[in-house]
Amino acid sequence: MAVTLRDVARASGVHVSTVSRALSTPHLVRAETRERVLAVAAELGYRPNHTARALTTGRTRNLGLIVADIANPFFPPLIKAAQSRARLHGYQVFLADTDENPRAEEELIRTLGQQVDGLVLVSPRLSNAVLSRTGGDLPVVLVNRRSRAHATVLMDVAHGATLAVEHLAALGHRRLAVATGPKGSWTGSQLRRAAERAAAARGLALSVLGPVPPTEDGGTAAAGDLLRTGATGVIAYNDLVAVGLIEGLAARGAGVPGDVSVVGVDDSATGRLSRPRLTTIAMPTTAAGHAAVDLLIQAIEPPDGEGGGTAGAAAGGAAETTLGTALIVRESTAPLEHPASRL
Amino acid sequence: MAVTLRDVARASGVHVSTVSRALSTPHLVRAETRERVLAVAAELGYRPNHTARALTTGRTRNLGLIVADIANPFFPPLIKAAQSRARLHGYQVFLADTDENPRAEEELIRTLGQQVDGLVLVSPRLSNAVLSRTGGDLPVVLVNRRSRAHATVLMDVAHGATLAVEHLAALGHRRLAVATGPKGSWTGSQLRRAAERAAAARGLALSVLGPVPPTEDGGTAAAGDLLRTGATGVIAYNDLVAVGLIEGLAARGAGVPGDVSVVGVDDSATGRLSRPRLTTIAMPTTAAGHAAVDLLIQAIEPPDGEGGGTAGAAAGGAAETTLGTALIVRESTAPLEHPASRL
DNA sequence: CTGAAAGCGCTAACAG
DNA sequence: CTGTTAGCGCTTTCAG
Repeated sequence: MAVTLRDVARASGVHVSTVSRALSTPHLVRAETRERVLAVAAELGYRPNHTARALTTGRTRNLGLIVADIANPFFPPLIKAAQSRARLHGYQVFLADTDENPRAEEELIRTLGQQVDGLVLVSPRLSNAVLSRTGGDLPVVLVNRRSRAHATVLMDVAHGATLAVEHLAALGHRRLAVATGPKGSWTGSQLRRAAERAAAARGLALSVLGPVPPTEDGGTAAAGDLLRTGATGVIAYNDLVAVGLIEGLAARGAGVPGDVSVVGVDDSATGRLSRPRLTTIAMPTTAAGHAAVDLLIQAIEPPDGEGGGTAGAAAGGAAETTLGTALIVRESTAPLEHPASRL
Repeated sequence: MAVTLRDVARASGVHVSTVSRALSTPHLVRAETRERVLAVAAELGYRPNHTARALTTGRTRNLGLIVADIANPFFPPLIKAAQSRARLHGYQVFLADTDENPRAEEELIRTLGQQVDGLVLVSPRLSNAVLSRTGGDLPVVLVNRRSRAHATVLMDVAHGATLAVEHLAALGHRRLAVATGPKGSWTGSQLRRAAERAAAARGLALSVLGPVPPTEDGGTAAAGDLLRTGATGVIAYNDLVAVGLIEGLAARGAGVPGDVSVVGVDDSATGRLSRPRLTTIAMPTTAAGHAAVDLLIQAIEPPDGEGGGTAGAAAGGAAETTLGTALIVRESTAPLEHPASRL
């Protein structure tokens, strides 16, 4: 069996509680005693039992991070950022993947929720109503979802969408399309709305495609619909969809950017590696990972003189951070060719 | 506060232990009582406290999965497979990322190890010696690492490498190279050895490059070295390195597959999406994820009439499963052009 | 500064 | 079949 506090206590001739203090609150123990205890603990190879500690303190020093799909290149940078930031504060991150399934998401919030001090939900697919019901009283930070009940980190995809429409307009495109993502995606609706507004402001036509599954296959399957709209410029829900779209267009004899200009969202590794190189709206994923963890830890460890308020919610409502986006122009967008030269 | 067993007991007029039984071992409780208790529990919204349960039983129903780098497209399919398989058995998977850092790996094995019933280590970078010292008595399954101490799932990359050399030889290439991966990678050394053997058997020259960081940048940086060897065919440690190599070669004016043929390893999404489409050794990642979890759960829950043996180790040594690989020929390999036409 | 005692929420013998 | 009794390993009052 593993060595416990009692073993250390026995071996160093003090009481268990003294050992506990020497380990957890060293300043409450006389230097001499402390050093002896620590030495014995080290010698015996004592490792505190995480579960027991969690049971008494109610804290786990774990954070949960729930994402829709780890295979989606949008997530890894955010995950890594969250992990490194958490480690900095002495927290361990538990990652879980919902497979884009709201039911799995709900289940995970419950299961994971019990073993962590707080949860970061990235691009949740659950409705706000279900979210707040499911969360219990656990501190929760939402990424790319607005909610009054929880602290929130938003990426300003609307601004990116506006830039994309302007870019396409400047290239001479008059008929645009936007491929929206899965139901429940805040990013998707932001994207659509901003694109609609920007297109309307410039008198451009805008067709809405979707909901499209946020994968390459989803994009490929949507290529037919896209061509039917007659759009020559399209903004895809994310880079994966954009790449799939390009594939699907090629299969139908339409070239990118020759016949259709395609803009992705994310600036993911996939978009950088695919050919033609993808023009895309860069999302601040790393910054978001950092911000989300900072916010969460703030909620978990009240900054000091906090009243007895609800977890994380400051007086004026939950914190909300909005991070900027940018348009990265690469090779998948080009000036509209003369109508005559199409097909 | 959350509702506990005692609350349910009180409200249903039975003892705590009866409630516990009704929940955990229903067949030990009279139907009537059970139903009443269950009804009350449901009504009160009782949720068992995971931590407390773990403390008494010593089991968490959690599995740990440690990978080198979630951003590497090799891992996601394996992770997803492991997760779905685990869920099937009522286990939850905790995923952690070592960032290719052996120290972080060691730390994670310890931290994560305390909160799970078993660990799957995918492509560990730690030496076997350190691994077995660090693991404690926790059931551990290794993927792509051979060890007498632990159950193991291997991918037959050596076979794939042989096929790749044959393929390159058939295309007329006489000078080959292999880019090996990070130190401590079992896959990398298998790849190198098999390539050396296959090349020698056919009288082909083979240069060894590396260690190369297992990323796109690593590949790009290695392009110069590759050209210096004069090889016209190369097998890269993985798809990421292959893609980077292609990039780096292009920057130096060498075309793929015109001047150099490149073979990757993994058959990852990245390799499928990059252009030219990558010829690659397909790794059985999904199967490996399933197999690893199956093996692990077997070690955690002894199949019944198991003696009092060490965790997971059957009489004749630890289990070892080897999964097959295949060569997928796409566009990054082509017949050797006449020397005159090069450069 | 240190020891004693209580208890976190649950399971697991052991009686009845 | 159900109640009683002990803890799991740790932290945390409360005394002294």
